[in-house]
Amino acid sequence: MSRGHTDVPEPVTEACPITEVLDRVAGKWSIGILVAAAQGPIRFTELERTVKGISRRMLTLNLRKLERDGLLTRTVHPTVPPKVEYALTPMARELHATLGELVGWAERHRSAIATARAAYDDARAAD
Amino acid sequence: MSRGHTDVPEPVTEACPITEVLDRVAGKWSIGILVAAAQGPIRFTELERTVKGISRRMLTLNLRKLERDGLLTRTVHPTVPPKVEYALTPMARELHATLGELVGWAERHRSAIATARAAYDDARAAD
DNA sequence: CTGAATCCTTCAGGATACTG
DNA sequence: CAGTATCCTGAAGGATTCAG
Repeated sequence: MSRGHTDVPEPVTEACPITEVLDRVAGKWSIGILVAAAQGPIRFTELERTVKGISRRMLTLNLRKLERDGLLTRTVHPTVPPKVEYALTPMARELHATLGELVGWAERHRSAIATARAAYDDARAAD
Repeated sequence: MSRGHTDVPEPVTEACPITEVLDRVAGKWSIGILVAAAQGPIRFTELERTVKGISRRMLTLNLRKLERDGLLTRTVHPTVPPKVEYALTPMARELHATLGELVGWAERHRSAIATARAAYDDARAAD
C-alpha cells in the first residue's frame, strides 16, 4: 500500500473491496501468471518461459503472494531434479473468468480509447 | 509501463488486453476517482474530499490521465471563482459496471482469502 | 477554486550470482 | 530444477509552494 513517509491515521479508504481485488492482482505480473496457470498445472521454469519478460525474482515473489492469498497451490514432487507445480484454486478460476469481462471491455473500447488519446494529445500539441 | 533499465526488445507480452485495462485503471487512485464520479458530475474540490487521502497532485495527474483515455469529461464553467466538473463517459460507465463484477468476487471470497493468508503465515511461523 | 511546478522519499522490479 | 540473496534504478506518489 505505501502511504509515503507521513503518518496520518488515514481515516477512510479502507474496507473498499475494489482496492482489495486490485491489491491482489496488482503489479506487472500477477495476472500474467494467473493466465499462464489457467491452462492447468505448470512448473516454475515453464512459467518463466511463458510469462515473457519476467525475472526469476519477480516470478518467485509473485508466486508466493498468490499462494499466500490462496489463489495458487504449490505442489512439490520429491524427485530429483526437483519438480514443483503451480495450479489455480477454484477461487482463482472464478477470478480468471471475471477478468474475462474486463478483457471484453478492453477489446470493445480499445480503438475508442486510442482515438481519445490521439485527440487529447494533439489538442495540447496545438499550443 | 517501466521495464527497468535494460532494453531488451520485449518480444511478447504486448497486445494483451488485460494489461491494457489494468494500465488504465492502475495506480492507487484511478478507481477511487471513477467511483466518486459515478454518482454524477463532480467538482475538483469535491473529489479531493471524497477520495480520501489523495493529494492534490495525484488527483490532478489522475484526472488528466482519465480524461486523456476518454473516461472522463472535463467541463469548465467560466465563472468566478472557476468551477470545473468531471463526469464519466458512457465508456467509463460500462467499465464501472464491469468493475462491479470484481467487487462481487472480492466480497464472496474476502474471508476465504483472509483464512488462506492466516494459514500460510503461521505455517511459516512454525519453523 | 483549480490547478502547475518543484522537491524528495519509498518501493516495485531488473540483473546477477549463489545454493540444495 | 527451483529457488534465495544482493545490489541498483526508475517510477509512483506525498508535501509544499506558486499562479490564473
